[in-house]
Amino acid sequence: MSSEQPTVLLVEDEPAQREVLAYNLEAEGFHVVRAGDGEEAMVMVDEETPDIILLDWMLPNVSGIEVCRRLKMRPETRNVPIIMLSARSEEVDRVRGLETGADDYVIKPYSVVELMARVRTQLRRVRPSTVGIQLTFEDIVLDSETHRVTRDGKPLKLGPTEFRLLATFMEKPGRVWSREQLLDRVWGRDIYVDTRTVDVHIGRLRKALTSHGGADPVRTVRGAGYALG
Amino acid sequence: MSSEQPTVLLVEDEPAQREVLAYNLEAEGFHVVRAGDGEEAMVMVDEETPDIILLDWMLPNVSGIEVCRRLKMRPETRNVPIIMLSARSEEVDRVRGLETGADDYVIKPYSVVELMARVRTQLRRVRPSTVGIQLTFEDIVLDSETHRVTRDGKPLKLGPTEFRLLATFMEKPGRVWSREQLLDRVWGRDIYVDTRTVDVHIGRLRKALTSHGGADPVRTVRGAGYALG
DNA sequence: CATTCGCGTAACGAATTTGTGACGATTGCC
DNA sequence: GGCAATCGTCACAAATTCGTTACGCGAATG
Repeated sequence: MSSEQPTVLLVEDEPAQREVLAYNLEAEGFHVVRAGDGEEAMVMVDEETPDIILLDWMLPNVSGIEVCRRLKMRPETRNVPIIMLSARSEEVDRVRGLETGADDYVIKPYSVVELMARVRTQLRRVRPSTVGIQLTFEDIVLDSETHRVTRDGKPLKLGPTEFRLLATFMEKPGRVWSREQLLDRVWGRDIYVDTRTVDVHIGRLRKALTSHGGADPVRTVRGAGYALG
Repeated sequence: MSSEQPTVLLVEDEPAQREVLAYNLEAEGFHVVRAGDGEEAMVMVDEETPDIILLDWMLPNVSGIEVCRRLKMRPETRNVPIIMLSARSEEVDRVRGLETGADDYVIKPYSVVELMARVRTQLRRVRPSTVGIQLTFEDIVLDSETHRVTRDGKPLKLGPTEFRLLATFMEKPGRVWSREQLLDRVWGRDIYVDTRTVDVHIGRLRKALTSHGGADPVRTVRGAGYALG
């Protein structure tokens, strides 16, 4: 984590979604500035000079796609990364979103871990020093850019879900995550999955982590959840 | 104040709304204390020392706005965040609500998710930081994030119930908790368990705390309950 | 089109935790 | 010192919680 706090402009008209996202972003150490529509967004860009913008596709007044277009036309805001958010039903065309200049494109519902990873990826493009690429815990190294994990130098084979699970753990080694929290972060927000599914994936993660020997670094906290170390 | 399970005082006269909200708050891991009117609210503030207050605007006896004003005048309750809830028709003036000292203001009908996010935001404002919440009493250290407890540096092995019990004690060292209050807080609201069960778990907690030597820090208050120190 | 891969669920056994009743010890009060 | 109420502790059965395996399904891959 950097000592500086990158500013994220979050443009989303639905208060519920906005607040949830803001909560997660702040938990990740970002400074969050909110905007409820496109007009407000344009004002906040000038007032707050955000490092990155999360932009909902559908917005009152000025649509997200229009905001994006305008910002990418102005020299002073051209280099600010924009990640477009879109509901599945609005999945009209990803191509058009990127054509207007958006740097990335995420379809709801998204996994928080994934979105955070994308935010960091975009930020790294602009402010290389402020965002860490690799997470380390003991002899485990996780590279969020290449999606590779090694233990004691030897590469591990993880499925996508196990990867996100491990990434979540490694963000805060020692912290205990409840099954519900993990479902929220690793799987996605409004997804219906049995909490016991977490157990199975924890098992798979453990198997992968110990496949080349070494102690099991995943700690079970009875009645509470799981943690790394 | 509390760190393991923040206490929310929910002041709402409409039972249906109150219970729905309480259900959601409890699902989020909060401990909920209910009040049906302003008078009751003032009493509960002193008895339960909540970490945050959700306050309906319109209330019998003493109105929400008046409760807010009074609480913000008293030094010992000034820093407790208050979120005002108001029906759309009562949307008289948001300004006046914030003027009386409320920290946030939500208009019904609200999204539960949004309200939860705001509750967390307010709580984070008051809590020192989002990381490493440790409680300390003498040589006992309890970390609610990692769920680890040590005494004199040596790790202790506690069951889930003993952990919650100790966390409750350590939130307010010296405070005497009745068996009923402990059942409420540690076990849960609508649970039918003999009050003597508390005794057994106190015993188990004592055994764990003294397993590596050291004096028993749990004090029995005959006829009243238990306390730490 | 065939195959592989990853995912979610159910199920079963193992391990831990929990609540209760019983009984002895302690306390406060007269 | 007696006596009743309250508390501490023990053992044990019941209930929860967790780890693991097997399996069907759908999507991605070749």
